[in-house]
Amino acid sequence: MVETSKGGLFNTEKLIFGIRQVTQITGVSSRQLRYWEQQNYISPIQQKKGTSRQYDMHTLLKIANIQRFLSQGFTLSVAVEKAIKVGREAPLIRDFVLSRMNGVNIESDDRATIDFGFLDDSHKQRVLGVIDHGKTSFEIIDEV
DNA sequence: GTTCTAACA
DNA sequence: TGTTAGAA
Repeated sequence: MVETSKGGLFNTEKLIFGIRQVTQITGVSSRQLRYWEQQNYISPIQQKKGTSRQYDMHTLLKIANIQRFLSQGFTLSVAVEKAIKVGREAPLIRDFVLSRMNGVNIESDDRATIDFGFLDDSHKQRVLGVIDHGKTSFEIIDEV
C-alpha cells in the first residue's frame, strides 16, 4: 500500500507548487517570495542553482498565513511569527477534532450536530457541536 | 514564455 | 516592494 501521511485521504506533503502557482493562490508576489526566502522566513524545497523554486503544502500554508497577517496590518516579522504559531497549533486542533469526532447528524437544511463523544469517563453525558443557521454552539445531552 | 539573480527609480 | 536588465 502507498504511504499516505497521517491517515489522510492522500499525502498532502507530496503536493508541490511552482512559484507561479503560489503567487496566484496566495496573492504574494514572486519578488516577495524571493525576499522572504532571503530573510529565512520561508524555504522552498531543495533546489539546484538557478532552477525554479518549488514549495510544499506546508510552506504554501505558511505563505498564505503570512499574507493574511500582513493584510491585517502586522509587520512582516510579526506576521511570520504569528504564521509559525498557527503552524504549530493547527496539527493539535486537527488531531483533537479528529479524535473526538464521532459522527455528524444533519437534522435539517439549517441544523446539524457533530457528536464529540462522552463528556467524561462517567459516560453519562455527550457533547454535541451544534450548527444552527450558521451559528455554532455546544450542547450537553444526557446519554439514554 | 517563465524564472533566476542583481541592481536601482 | 516593484520593476527591469540580461542570462538560463
